[in-house]
Amino acid sequence: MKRARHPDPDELSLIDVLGALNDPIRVGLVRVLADGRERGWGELRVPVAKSTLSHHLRVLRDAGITRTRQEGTRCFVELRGGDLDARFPGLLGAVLGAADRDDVGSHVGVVGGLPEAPADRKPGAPQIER
Amino acid sequence: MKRARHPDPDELSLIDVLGALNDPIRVGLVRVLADGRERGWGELRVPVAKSTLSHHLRVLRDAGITRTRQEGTRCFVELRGGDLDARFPGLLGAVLGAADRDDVGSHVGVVGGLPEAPADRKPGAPQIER
DNA sequence: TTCGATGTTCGCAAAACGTCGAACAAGGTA
DNA sequence: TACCTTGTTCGACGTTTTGCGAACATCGAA
Repeated sequence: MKRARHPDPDELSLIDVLGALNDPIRVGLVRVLADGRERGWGELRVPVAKSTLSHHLRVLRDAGITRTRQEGTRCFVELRGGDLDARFPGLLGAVLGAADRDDVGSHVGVVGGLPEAPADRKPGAPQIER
Repeated sequence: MKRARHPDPDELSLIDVLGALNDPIRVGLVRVLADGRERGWGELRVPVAKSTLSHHLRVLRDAGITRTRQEGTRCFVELRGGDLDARFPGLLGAVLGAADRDDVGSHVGVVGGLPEAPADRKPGAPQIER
């Protein structure tokens, strides 16, 4: 596995970002990562083949929406909420809010539902990061 | 010319909206319409064939981003900013702000630059085009 | 009624996209 | 060493999107 390329914050392109978000599965992934926590690849539950999931994660990474870290043979994904918000203020939050309203990508999840979430999260409250 | 279908405000789909905005020309059109003024079809200056422009305007209309009004043989386009903001608060504004930063769709304009803007524009100020 | 202007619709072609399974690469483990 | 696990890459397939020009429909004007 090669180490993937992550675009610099000032390199992010709006069209790339919107293009990456133009897919229910990818929006679902972003929603899962919206709490700011890093997630393991294998932890993600998406109803597609793993090659397809790999593709979607690559699109998100190439657009600068997520960051991928590698550890041994497995890797972890994280939302680049700060970078995104610095370059396109409010965009991610608006999309996450809209995705919540529209329930986009709800078939994407993680093992065990919302693990390690100590129940201090209101269901409807979009949370940009951290 | 048939009268086109406009989706109801509560019918708007986030994926459709993001899909419609995932194109520099369409983002440019939205930017032109962002001031809330209605524009004539023929007033729009876009570097594509008219059949292609018709297509882009249809995508925007079908997504619920614009409204098209017909008057005799010509028609007028308008941004559905209110409807959009009611359903997806902040989304349009964030995209417009990001588009400004990224200068997306700057090759889209209207006849006479920014018409009816009474010469209070400094020559060096960034001008969308034409 | 005939003509011109204005958009829309209809093929058509090229490119991009989402999806899959198979093959592969790399790190852990036995 | 051989083997297993974890993701990525590759090639293929069908669908969608973008773009064009030509043909069409409709309205207003001559």
